[in-house]
Amino acid sequence: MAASKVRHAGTNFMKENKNISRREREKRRQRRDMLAAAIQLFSEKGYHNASMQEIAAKAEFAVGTLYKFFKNKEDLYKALVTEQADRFHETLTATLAEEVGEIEQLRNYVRDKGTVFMDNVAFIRLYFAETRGASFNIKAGLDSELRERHHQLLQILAAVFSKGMNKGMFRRIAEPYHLAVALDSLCNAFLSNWLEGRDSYPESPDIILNIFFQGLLEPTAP
Amino acid sequence: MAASKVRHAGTNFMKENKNISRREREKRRQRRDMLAAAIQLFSEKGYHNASMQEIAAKAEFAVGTLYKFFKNKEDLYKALVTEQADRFHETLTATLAEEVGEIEQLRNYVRDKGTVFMDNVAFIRLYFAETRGASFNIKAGLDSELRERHHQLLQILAAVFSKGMNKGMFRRIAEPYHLAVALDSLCNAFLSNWLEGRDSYPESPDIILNIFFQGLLEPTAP
DNA sequence: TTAAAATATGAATAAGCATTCATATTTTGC
DNA sequence: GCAAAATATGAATGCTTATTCATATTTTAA
Repeated sequence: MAASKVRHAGTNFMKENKNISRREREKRRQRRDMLAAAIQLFSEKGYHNASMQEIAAKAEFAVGTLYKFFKNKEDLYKALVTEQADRFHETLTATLAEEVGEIEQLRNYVRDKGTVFMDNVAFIRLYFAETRGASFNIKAGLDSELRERHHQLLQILAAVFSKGMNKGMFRRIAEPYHLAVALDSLCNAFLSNWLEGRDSYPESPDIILNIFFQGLLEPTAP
Repeated sequence: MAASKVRHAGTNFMKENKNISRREREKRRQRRDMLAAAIQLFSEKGYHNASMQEIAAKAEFAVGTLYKFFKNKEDLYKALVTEQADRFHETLTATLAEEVGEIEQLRNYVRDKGTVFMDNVAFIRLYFAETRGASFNIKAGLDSELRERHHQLLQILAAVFSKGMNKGMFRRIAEPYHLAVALDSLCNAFLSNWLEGRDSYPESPDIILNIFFQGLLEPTAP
């Protein structure tokens, strides 16, 4: 075909310009497809019960091809969890970066955490397992890496509480970091409830925030 | 031995009287030892990476003996998790059964949940994995059973909130069940923090309860 | 068009591990 | 003490599955 030479020239041109060649795009698509198949099977059947052959079949590749992209099963799993968690943390970090006042920031955090979770149900089980559950040795170091990232997010959240306190907007009822832990865990609890089909995740973040904001105890004396 | 007949007679006598024979006691000890070895290995290495041979070795029995006590690996795992969770829920149910006033009940719940967890660190990882994590198919039905039991405990906790509200002691800032979910998840979050070595679990339950009781927001106008 | 290079394939290999069962050891009842 | 009966043992079996690699297919570049 006459076009082939042209196409090739184009390819080189694009590479040099930090764009992506056709082949590169194809590779990424393949990788995406593999990860998509893997996330489904892992979250359905767990790490050990999902075989490489199954994953390959579901992604419509041969096993050998899987190994062209991922050194081994653990590597595949790590890539999966890490990339998803990244998207996760990026989203929520961006949410907290908006300077819209502390109360609004908290409201947005609760809302967006809900949204991200709902949009990635398949991944959530893995995520819970990784961040809270028995880390199960698969992947030495993976979970401490994830925990660390989670910790960083909580620190950003803690800063919001801290700032609100300095402004005299929030009372110092606990350490800012503890409040961050608390708010985040409230979201998790409600999301977990929602996952079990026990309840729906609150439409409005205020239902969760009220627990923080209102205080439970009836004021006793004026 | 002259004693043997006597012993045997005694055995029958005891059986009839719902007491335990020597052999029975021995059996239970063996079972306990097996479960103890299993819990260590499972919580260290996870279900799939702990082999029956290893468990047997650690408990100082032959594999075959393990199979005299448990139908198969899954059965062993189920027994383990179920029995531990039972102790768990019995303890906390008992705690909430004491009629010492709603505030004190909540305080006791937070305290005892902390204690029980600290005393069973090895099990906690499994527990978290079972109650929150990817249920991972091992043991179909196990996790829904555990979730159900957890749900029941939360309902008892919810009743405490409900009662406190009726007495005008608590404000109705959220559904009682939601408050139960929230308080329980706060405990989990702090315990999980403690597990990671990030922080110690609060000596006094009040640190956790304050988050509920005080309310974060500074009152704006009188 | 064509041959060399790159890539994809999946059958074959090897290792791990749950489970069984023929045999050895211990306990029981006399 | 002794021989059934009960119990414990761990080597052998069979199955699953991660990983490899010789071969087939596709792409590249002339």
